[in-house]
Parts: sequence; C-alpha cells; structure tokens
Amino acid sequence: MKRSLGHIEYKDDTETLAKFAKAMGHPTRIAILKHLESQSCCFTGDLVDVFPLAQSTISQHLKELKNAGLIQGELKPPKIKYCINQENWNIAKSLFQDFFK
Amino acid sequence: MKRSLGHIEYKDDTETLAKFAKAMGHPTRIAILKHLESQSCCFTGDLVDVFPLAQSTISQHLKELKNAGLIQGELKPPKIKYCINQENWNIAKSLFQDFFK
DNA sequence: TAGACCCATCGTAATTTTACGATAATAAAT
DNA sequence: ATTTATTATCGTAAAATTACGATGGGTCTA
Repeated sequence: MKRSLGHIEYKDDTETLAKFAKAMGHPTRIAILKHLESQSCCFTGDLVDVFPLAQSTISQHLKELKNAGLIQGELKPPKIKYCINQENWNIAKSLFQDFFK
Repeated sequence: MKRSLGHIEYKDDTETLAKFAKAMGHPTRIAILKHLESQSCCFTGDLVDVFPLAQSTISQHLKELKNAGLIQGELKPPKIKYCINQENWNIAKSLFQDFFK
C-alpha cells in the first residue's frame, strides 16, 4: 500500500468495531465461533476434525480470533481449550447492537 | 494461496454473516456507514471532504460496501447519492443479533 | 530417556486488500 | 461544442490474508 498519510484517527468504538468485524469476516471463523458458542468450549483438534482444513490453517484462524479478543485459550496439556472471551464478547455484542440502532 | 480443496460449503447464514462482517472490517467503512446512518444519505464528495483519503480510495470503499449489499447508490447527476440499503441492513442486523444470541 | 500426542510457529506461495495518482465517463452548464 | 463538476475505473505497488506442509516445543506415558 502507498500510505502517504499517517494513520487515520477514528473513534475508539469505530476501531474496535472494525477489529471485531474483521475477525468475523471469514466464514471459517464464523463457523468456529458458532461452534464455540454451542459447545461453550473446544480443543483445536476438534475443529480440525470438523473442518476440511489443515491443522496449521485452523490454528491460524484461532490466532486471529484470539488477537481480536473474541476467544481465549487455556492450557490443558497436552491440549488447549478455547472458549469465547465473554468479556470482549459482550463488548462486541453491544457495539454491534448500537451500530444497528 | 494454495487451495487444494475446493470451496468449503458453509451454511448460507454463515457465508452471509461473514460477507457483511468483512465489509465492516475496516474503520473507514464503519465510519462511512455511521455517517450514512446519521445523514440517512450522502454523496461521494461529502465523504471525500470528511476523510483524509484520496477520492479514488473512498470510491473503492463505497464499492465494497455496495458489493456487500449494505449500501446502494442512486444517480443524481452529476452526483451519486449513497444510502443504506435498508432491506439488507435489516438482514445484517438480525444475523448479527442472532449470532450474539 | 524415548516416543507419542497436540498444537503453535515457520517458510512459502497465491490471492486479496488498501492506497495512490491518472484517466475516463457522464451529465449539466456555458 | 466545450467546459465544468462529480465520480468510477485503471494501473500500480505495498502489505495483509489465506492456505499448505514441515518443523519445533511442550507434556504425558512407556
């Protein structure tokens, strides 16, 4: 990208909402989140069985969701248990609610 | 991308929600949508004045929002009036609502 | 200590996204 | 018919995204 202008300053809410939306902007990640909602939690391996994607690809999607704050991982050796990050989930929920009036 | 697998089939709702989320996955586009919500409608030029971005960049963002179905453009020569696409907006609204329970 | 298991990370490649300036297209006004 | 105003599109370039296989780093078990 030719980024002549420095970073544009938007309101915090705008940035945050965009960040959440971006994380949700892929069908696989929506499906993962839906799966986590219904199961409350799950392991990476569960998802690898569910989706016809490489383990590394699943892991990458999980990373993005984690970076956005929508999920969190808990070490449960030798597995990792992923759950919705309820705090941020509620923030996202109200941001989307406000956005759609 | 190395796409060995054909296109993965997700539920329609999942695809649609991801499509809307992706369109909303950029702060400039969130800001444009907020602007359209408050103004109900506006012209491309209005946005060019508001955002420190090139006219062509604004136009590109509008195109993405239009492709996602969130907005629509009406010819108002020599301008183009952009408005929220209320029908799809409502669909998006309920998809996000359902998603966040 | 050696393997097995689970998962993240690395390296890589194709595609998409984001941004710009320049150009083209359209319709109104002169 | 030319000019002006407004906006889309083209061409381009840098960066991010999405996907894969391969590798590495933990932890439990034999």
